[in-house]
Amino acid sequence: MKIDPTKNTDYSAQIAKAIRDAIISGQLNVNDRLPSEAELAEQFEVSRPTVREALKRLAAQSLIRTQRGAFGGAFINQISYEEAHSQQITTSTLLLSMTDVSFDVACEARFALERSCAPFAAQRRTADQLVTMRAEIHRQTQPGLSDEGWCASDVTFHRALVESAHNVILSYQLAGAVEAMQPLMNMITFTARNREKIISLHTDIADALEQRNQQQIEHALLALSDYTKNLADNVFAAKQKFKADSDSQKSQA
Amino acid sequence: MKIDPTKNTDYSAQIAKAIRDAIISGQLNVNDRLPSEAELAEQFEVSRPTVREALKRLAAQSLIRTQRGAFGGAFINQISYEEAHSQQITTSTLLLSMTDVSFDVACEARFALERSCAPFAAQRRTADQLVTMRAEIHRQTQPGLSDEGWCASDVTFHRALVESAHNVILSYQLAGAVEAMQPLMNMITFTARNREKIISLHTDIADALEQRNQQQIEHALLALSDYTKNLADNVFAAKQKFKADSDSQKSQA
DNA sequence: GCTTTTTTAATGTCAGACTTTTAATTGTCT
DNA sequence: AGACAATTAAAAGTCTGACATTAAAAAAGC
Repeated sequence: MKIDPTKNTDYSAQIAKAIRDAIISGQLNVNDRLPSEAELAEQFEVSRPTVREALKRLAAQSLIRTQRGAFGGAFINQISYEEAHSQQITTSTLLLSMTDVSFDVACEARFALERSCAPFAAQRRTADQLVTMRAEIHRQTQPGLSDEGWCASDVTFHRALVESAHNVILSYQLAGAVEAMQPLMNMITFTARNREKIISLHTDIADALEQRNQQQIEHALLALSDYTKNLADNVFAAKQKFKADSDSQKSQA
Repeated sequence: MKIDPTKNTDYSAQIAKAIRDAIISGQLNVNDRLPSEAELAEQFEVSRPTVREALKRLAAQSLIRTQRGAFGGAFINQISYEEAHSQQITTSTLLLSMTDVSFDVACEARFALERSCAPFAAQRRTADQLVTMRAEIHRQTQPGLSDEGWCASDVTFHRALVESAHNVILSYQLAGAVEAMQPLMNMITFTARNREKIISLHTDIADALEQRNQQQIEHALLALSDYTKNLADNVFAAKQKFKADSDSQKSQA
């Protein structure tokens, strides 16, 4: 592993890349210990702070963990579902908040992804998931439920649906996608807050799952998707109208 | 923004978290400039190297970009699809390579996710995507095609299918999931290399897409999924047998 | 043999200097 | 006045060397 002084990127970035590649390609295995910072500095012919910056980059991606003290050092980290998951959510959330993606597109994607678990959910759902979903539906009917509580319940409900497919990879990917879009979704359901309709759609989903009816699950999800899109359209139309009104007021002044 | 000296985590990690939270919560906007490293060091009451380690952590997540020179500094980065995408792939790939997930589960998830674009693909596919897919199928029939070439072509083919849904969010999520699983998939198709069958299944997919037949797309994808799972079972059975043989040899020695 | 102390090897942090890059400013010439 | 060149300053990037803190291993003491 060497670095190229002629390249115009940081040494620390190059070193991080070299180590990252070694990890991904399997040259370094889980729980292997990297050489000490001083040794790495010697190997790469840079100073220790530079090596440290490289290691921090890797730590930020959960690729390594460090331990102080004698026989400590940097170790290749076995990334957990939780870590991977939270990273996915961070990047996806950021991407969504920063790029100008239309709500319709996001909504469509969200429910399309969720629908992909329908065949397995119908086959493999257990009582656990149904209990969770029914409980969340019940919570959603409580009149005193705050907006935050509603959203949390919504997430739990949909997560239970995804979990009922009993496929860890699917759960991981879907939970990440769904959670990342939650802020966008909340923006809509907060303003419109037509809870009864959503609860009835949730009930349809739970019923379909209970009956192990794949088509019906997909159908109910589609209905929820359409309803959400519709809500959004109304919200945006209202905003547009409000904007137009205040604009005309301005031009009168 | 302050840091807590009593906490047992690094200062650099705490500082990174503080800034990251400020970005995610929207206190800092895209293209805003952070204070200079020296100023941050003063604000957080730590040294410049410590601040730098924090900034490198953020840079590793593409949250900031840095620019040298006068009026340079660290700026909040507008994360692009490409960056987000490559990060997703890195973490997912790592997760898959490190955790003991059965091939069946991964395979099922991969094709289930891909299937979720079927309804939109059927509606919205354009000539572009069909041309790409046909071209890749043709490339796959070439007898001289290397294993690497085959895999690259496979990725391009499936990416075109996903793109035909014309939904950026779906593309982003699916491409990430599909690409992350590619190494696992390659492991199988490399060993078994029954190319004719896969080509015929690819042709089925392209045909169904051309006819805008959603059901048929889903059906063809399911067939590909089943075939791949089958291949994998055979490969693993062969490995098992090989292992058993060599074990019995060992016990004889 | 068990507990306590010491040693040691590592990361974490700091201070201060120097180098390089880059943009704004100033100066000069046409 | 406008175009080009030299200067300057601010910032990241890098290095050196030191000290603090941790934690495991080794040694000492009982």
